[in-house]
Amino acid sequence: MDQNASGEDSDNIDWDTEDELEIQNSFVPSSSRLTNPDGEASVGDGEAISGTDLSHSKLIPHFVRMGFPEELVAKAIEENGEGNSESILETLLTYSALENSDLQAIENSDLQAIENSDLHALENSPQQEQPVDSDHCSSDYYENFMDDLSDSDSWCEDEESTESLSGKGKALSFLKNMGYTMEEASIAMERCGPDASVDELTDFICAAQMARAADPFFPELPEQKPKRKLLENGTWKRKKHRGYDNRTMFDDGETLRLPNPMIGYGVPTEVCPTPHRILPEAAMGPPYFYYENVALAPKGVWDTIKRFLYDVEPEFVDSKYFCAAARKRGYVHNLPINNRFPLLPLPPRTIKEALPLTRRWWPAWDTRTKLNCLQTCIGSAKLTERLRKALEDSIDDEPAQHVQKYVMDECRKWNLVWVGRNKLAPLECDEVEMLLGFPRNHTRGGGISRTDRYKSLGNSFQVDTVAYHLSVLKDMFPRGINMLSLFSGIGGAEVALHKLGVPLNNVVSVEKSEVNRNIVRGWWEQTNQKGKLIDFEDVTRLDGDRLEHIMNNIGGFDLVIGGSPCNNLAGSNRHHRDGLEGKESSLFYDYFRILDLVKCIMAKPL
DNA sequence: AGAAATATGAAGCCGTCC
DNA sequence: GGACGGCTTCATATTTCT
Repeated sequence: MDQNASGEDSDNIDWDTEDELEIQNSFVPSSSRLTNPDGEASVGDGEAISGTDLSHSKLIPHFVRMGFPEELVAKAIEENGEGNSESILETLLTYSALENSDLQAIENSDLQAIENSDLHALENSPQQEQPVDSDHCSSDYYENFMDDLSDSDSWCEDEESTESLSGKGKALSFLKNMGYTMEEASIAMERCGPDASVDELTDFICAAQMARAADPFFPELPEQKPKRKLLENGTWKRKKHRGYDNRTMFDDGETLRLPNPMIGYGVPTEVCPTPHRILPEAAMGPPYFYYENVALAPKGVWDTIKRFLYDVEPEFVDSKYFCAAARKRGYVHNLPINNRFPLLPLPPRTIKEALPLTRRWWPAWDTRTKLNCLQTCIGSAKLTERLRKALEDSIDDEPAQHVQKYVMDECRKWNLVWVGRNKLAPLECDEVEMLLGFPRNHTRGGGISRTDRYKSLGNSFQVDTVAYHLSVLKDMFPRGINMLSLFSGIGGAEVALHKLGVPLNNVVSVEKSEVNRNIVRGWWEQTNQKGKLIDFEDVTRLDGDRLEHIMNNIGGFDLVIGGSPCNNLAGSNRHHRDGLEGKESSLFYDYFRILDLVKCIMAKPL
């Protein structure tokens, strides 16, 4: 597969040999969802329907399922003929663009209310009159319950915004009245702490119920380090390498294995078999979701993540197949995996191509072609000074073996590059930006310190890798998407979609760090985004009421994306590698909670 | 006070060898 | 199979500097 970096415009990329429009079984476009309640959504990988295969009788329902009115579809078919579904689609999109201008005006006024942190304005909007359906989703249950318990709180970080249950007995009583067992309630309180709100407690119980439903052996709300014991059990040990498989593999049907090579369902630069997978029914959207975290997490972590995220196999990919730096990550998503395409031009994939100025000083005995994972900290000046002295002490041109070994160990550990004779240095911020696929100076200025730039970048997506996975959205959502971006960081998902040419209609971004929010906001304005960016600080305070308010106003989410904190999973953490129950990494459960809420809300009949 | 600099291993994978 | 060694890892705590 020859991917020359000749094309500048991603619109022109065509990975298909046939030039026919391939229409995935797609979700109902968000903007038309409100007017088309019975649009059945399904995610069918490899189930692309070729335009030429559609008979006339199938054409109409096909486009109707995409959210277009039947009359318009019939008219468009009449104008373009049955054989050219691409022209039909274009005609339909033109019609819809004209029709939607009024709706957009209404949506924008409500979005302004959200941005102004004014819930009351939202509550008075007509969309709020929709009846709340009470199905069997426990999330809905507690949302309705909350309506009776507390007033709607404001969007900002208000100390009193979330009901806090003071007395333990009071909380237990509440939860018992909600239908939970005393055991569930007390475990949740122990786990969530004495100051936990009803939201947090019910979220935790809901998550635990989901996990137990999926796995009868799910431990009863594990203690601090539940998996360590399992590791000592021989049955958890891994078998010998079984050779390459493009899917994640299991050992004894228990522990997830990492693929070797780590290319997931395929990468643009490697020849790999045509991927195929069948998603569990519970994973099918809407919305599409995309979750990311470090691949090399403590044992058992990915099994738990998989169980919560509807039993979808994680896709493990190393970004070294996309750029000059390694980044081993796991992605759990329900996106189609056929007909992906990469951002062009393809980034340089060797150190010397990415950093050509280092080529002159690079000794032959440093055989690295790829950098290791870009992390949040850089090597110190003291270290590079020690290395320089060790190198200069060498009498010959070529340093002694033990010196080479010492230097190379430090180079690999700290991602040092050659910037002069015997001179090694850590990467500059803008070099990290480039390697990760961000625009130059993306994290520069606006009051951010150099230390924080490294930290924010080290915690980010590799844009090209994520864009490759998200590229399938481009044809499905030509009019753009509504996105819920959790743990947005410096906006890796937003940048990836923008580079792909997927219009961002409404982006709800949740990010704790103020400097990161400022970076995304700045990027949003500099790139002249036409849509709305709504940002929030605390993911734990994003509850069902708030989500429903937003979704009613923007028409639901097409994509829920996010990589939850890896602090307690990453191997670099020498102090608190506590696993998924760690202080920061347990926010994964909020990703699941919110995704599940969005699924529930979108599944409601309107 | 905030930014910058610095020191601080272990978990767990993989390949090799016997 | 298992012992062994090589290798990699979205970081934290503390001290020093400005």
